[in-house]
Amino acid sequence: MSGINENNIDIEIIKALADETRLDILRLLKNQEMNVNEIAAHCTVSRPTISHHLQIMKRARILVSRKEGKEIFYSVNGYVLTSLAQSILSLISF
Amino acid sequence: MSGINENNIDIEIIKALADETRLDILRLLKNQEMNVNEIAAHCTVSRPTISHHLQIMKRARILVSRKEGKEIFYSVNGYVLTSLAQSILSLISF
DNA sequence: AAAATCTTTCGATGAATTACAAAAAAAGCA
DNA sequence: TGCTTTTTTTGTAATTCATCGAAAGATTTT
Repeated sequence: MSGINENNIDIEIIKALADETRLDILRLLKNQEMNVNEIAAHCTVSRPTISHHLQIMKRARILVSRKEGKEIFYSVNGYVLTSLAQSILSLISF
Repeated sequence: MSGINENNIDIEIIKALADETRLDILRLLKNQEMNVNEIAAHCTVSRPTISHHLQIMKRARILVSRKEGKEIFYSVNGYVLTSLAQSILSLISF
């Protein structure tokens, strides 16, 4: 049983996307990495709340982080989103 | 501003997918339409709960329904899922 | 009209989620 | 060593969500 039609939808990844604030963050990170402060400057919610959302997306592997001195830069893991898109398409009959 | 890169992710659709029971229902409906009773026979949750989940997915336009006598048959709207997959890919930088 | 069948709505409850302020942790700089 | 900056963790309040049994709505059959 390989290849076609596995439907491995990872519910943790979908749940991590099912929040407006987290989608906003993803849109911010589309073309550039940012740290929590930069992200918070563009959002309406508090810095701790942003940090919380970042952890959720990191745990779901939607984001990856890179530490540079005292700063932590976040960026999008395109592979995970590509796989998710595939899984969603696999819900449709051929 | 057309075509490329609109990122119209509809959060209602994502939220409608972010539940294990609803994903189970979608997998059941992949190749055949079913009514609530048939779906409930394959799930562990109660009929009213199934009905509730069906309404959520119908409101999000993931499902469509067809009434035949006293029965209502549900099936997957592939177009909505295809659009969602596109939107998810649009979160990735080119 | 009444009964039977299929389905949804109502009302309640427990669990999960989001959000903030305040405190704590981690790392570099004076 | 203290001081500042960046970030996360904690504690708490408010909201949202999934679930069930019971009741109600809708349609066909008798």
